[in-house]
Amino acid sequence: MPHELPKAYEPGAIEAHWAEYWIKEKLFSVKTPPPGESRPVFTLLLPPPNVTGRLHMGHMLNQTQMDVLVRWHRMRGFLTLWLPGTDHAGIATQMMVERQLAKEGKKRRDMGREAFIERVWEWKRHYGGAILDQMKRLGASVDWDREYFTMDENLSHAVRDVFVRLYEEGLIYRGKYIVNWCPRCGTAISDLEVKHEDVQGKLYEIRYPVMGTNEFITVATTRPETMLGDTAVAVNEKDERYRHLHGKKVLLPLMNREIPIITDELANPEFGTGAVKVTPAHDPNDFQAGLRHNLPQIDVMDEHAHMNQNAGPYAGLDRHAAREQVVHDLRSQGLLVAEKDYTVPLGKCDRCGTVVEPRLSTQWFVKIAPLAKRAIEVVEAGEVTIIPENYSQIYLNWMNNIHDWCISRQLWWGHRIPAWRCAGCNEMMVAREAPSKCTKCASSQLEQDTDVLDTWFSSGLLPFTTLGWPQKTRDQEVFYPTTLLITAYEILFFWVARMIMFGCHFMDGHHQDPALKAASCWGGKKDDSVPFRRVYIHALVRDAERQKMSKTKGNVVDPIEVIEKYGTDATRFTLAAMSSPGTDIAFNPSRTDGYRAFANKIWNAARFMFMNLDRVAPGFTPGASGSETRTHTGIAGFEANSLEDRWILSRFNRVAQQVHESLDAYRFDNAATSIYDFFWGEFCDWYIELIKPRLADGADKETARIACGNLVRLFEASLRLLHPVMPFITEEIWQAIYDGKPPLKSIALACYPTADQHQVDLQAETDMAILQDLIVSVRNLRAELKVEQKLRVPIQVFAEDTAVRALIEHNQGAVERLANVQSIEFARGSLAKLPGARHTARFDVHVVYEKPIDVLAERARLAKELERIEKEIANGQRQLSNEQFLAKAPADVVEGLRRRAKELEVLRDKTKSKLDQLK
RNA sequence: AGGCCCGUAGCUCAGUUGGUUAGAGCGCUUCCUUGACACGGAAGAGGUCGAUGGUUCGAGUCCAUUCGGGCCUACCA
Repeated sequence: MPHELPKAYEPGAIEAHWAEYWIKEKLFSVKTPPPGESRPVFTLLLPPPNVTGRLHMGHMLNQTQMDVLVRWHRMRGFLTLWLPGTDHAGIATQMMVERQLAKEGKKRRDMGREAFIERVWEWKRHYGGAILDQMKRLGASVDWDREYFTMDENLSHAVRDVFVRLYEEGLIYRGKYIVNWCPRCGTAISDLEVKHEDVQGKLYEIRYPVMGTNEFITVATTRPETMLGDTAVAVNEKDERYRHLHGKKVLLPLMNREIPIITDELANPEFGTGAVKVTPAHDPNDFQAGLRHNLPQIDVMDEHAHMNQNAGPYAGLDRHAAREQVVHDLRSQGLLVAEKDYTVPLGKCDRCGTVVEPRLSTQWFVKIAPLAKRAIEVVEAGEVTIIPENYSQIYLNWMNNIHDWCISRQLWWGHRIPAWRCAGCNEMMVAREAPSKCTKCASSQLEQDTDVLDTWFSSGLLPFTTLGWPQKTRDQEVFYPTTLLITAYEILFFWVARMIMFGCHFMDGHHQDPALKAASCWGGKKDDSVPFRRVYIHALVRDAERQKMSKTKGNVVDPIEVIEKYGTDATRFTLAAMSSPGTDIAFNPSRTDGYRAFANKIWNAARFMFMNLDRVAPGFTPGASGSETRTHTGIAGFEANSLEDRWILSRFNRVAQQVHESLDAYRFDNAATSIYDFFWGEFCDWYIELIKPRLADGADKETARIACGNLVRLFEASLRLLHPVMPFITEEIWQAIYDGKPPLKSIALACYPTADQHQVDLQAETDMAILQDLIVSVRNLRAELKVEQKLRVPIQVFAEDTAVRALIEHNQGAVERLANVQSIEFARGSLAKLPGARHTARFDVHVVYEKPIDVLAERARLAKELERIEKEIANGQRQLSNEQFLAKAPADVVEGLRRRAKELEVLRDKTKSKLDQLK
């Protein structure tokens, strides 16, 4: 049956089909292997996208890299598990649903907690799968049977368990502290969820009258409205200016409250006036100072950052209005000394951009130091490797300065904190399941804490909770620690650090199945509690102008649009090819356009192959890619008879080696470009052209059959080599090669090509390079002599080396065809001086064509060439006559330079004589 | 305040431990619709590697200084 491929490559049609096929056939589902499994294991946890999210370029890059590595490992025979899932994204999801409710004129509080949560679930069922659906379109080869959601019952159960354990170990505590508070979201947020931004503000200097004197003490502040909550003024003990005021009191303006002047290191004599107002309820430093001096904490704002009754006449104003009013009042009372321009670092809520308010409130915290200690050790000891390496320094730096983590959120959507308060005696009980009565007073009037946990608290547990923890499971023995985590720099602290802390803590004492650990080459690792062996931090995807993509700037590139325009394979290839370490990716669709052309090239090469296959060797299929041949290297069954056969086989094996080394080092860019250069620049541009005569109509049947067999085998192996990067087009053509009867369900299950050293043939590569050089020289001369494209011209060739001459003789037909040459005459002496001739160190070639050459242009070209040659000769001579160089440089470098020097001399003589000739 | 990254062809980027002639894609110029492919083929032009100094037999690569661009971390009002 003839193979029919449409003339032009249409990614849309084939991609949707195979994406669906892979899922339907459950090709990437992994059952828990029984004891005795001996394959190496590769486990990867998908960084769970938000249920609220849409796929963006960062995901696309991340998923491309993961899928490349996952498919690569799977094809290499690893037991490969890629675990997908989504994150409930507490604040973000709640915001989405509240916004939706607002359109219906409803409010969360009016609905009540239960009804609201039900509504969120409904929303989640409806929209929550967006990114995962998009992932399916990308061909991400995840195990869909193991898909998780952070609010699933089993994962929620694990979260409660973790909370209780940490509480019982004294690593979770509850207390009243200053936290970052978002007045819009109405919840506490962690340090990491605050984005700092330098904003042009004012530094206000305010006079406070010192009681019992006529003096004033002037304090400086950027937030005058908080003075309403001042409970002291601090000066530095060593500051002579204020020594006489120690122990005195000031009358707080506007509030007429007597507050003490205290001495505290909080006051820096170098800054402002050296005196600082102390507002323990509204500033973290002041809070600490307040504790040191036993100061009252007067909270002057409510949860929406409106002034409350403690703010006296200002009650009811929002914080911005209150500032204006306070400043106005101070000014009119003559107490405002100065307003200086000042750059203030303003903290904003990462989620909604509202200015964060440091707020005194009762929250739950994780005592982080003991957890951080282990997390630092495992990275320092290399139990977890962070790639690129400089990120581990950033990680350690952060870890060493870490603060306790506020984990409670005043939200409804999320894992509710498993703590109950007794209405009778106020006793706080933390338990896995709701207690029926108070452990202290036996009252049954118990209320569960209304707060939920930070979303990252649950995602930090995923490496083990997705594998069945807190049960001890076979899955954990096999798949934990996961092999690799690929993620964005932004969540190094949010997520990566927390997974390491939790993993080390809760999986302490865990051991991976020793046989599998050894098979996976992790035998040297001592610690199996870590959540992953390696972390690869990927680059940031920016727009073509290197701007960070953001919705507000409107420069967001939608990957789905790119995919629809150029195809998934081309988009994946772009991202892989641009994934070089250390640099962000400036995503430019023109690049993707180029890789779509690459896909088209592959497509048309396939059409060429099928055209010949159907004619020359109908029914032929390469039998060597099935699981039965997993161990073969190189290309099985390839009959390397001619130079081009030996050459391409050698090149293929070397490229396979390069790709292996590149992927092994996370050099997706090198892997992608190696394949690109091989397939287009060598396979299509040269090999296919060279074998055409053997396949042609009049050719010997047996020769044609062998050539065709080689072509198909080579093509099939190349598809396998490319498959991890371009899964769709490779699957389509691979399936077509087997004409509906493939040895495996998918190319994704075939084995990945590995290099066979016996198929590497350096002599063939050298010979081929000479031949290519000759052909390019002739083409070049033709262009210069303006020989009509179609006209076949005779050439003369001189080669001093008989081996070179023999090489050209043996491949005369190839030269004639590819350079459009009528005949080749072998000259007995140098042709270099002739007009219309070119020379290299190995041969001279002359195109016999009567049209005179452009003498001036030719002279200019030769002069330039001569200059370059002489410069290089001078360079080489300087080095070769330098004894230091001869003594210190490695032998192969010296040898190479000597060989080159000889060549250069030949070249110089030829070029010089020709130049003289043209005078 | 501290730390990190980048500066190579018009554009976007490679260039692994210093070693022979600094590469690719896109764009550009000229020619060609030849039976796989114009999303193609052939040939070509284009770079004193941000600047200065140093180490070295040898520097795009290492060191120092400097200029320009970006990012992150930080409780100094």
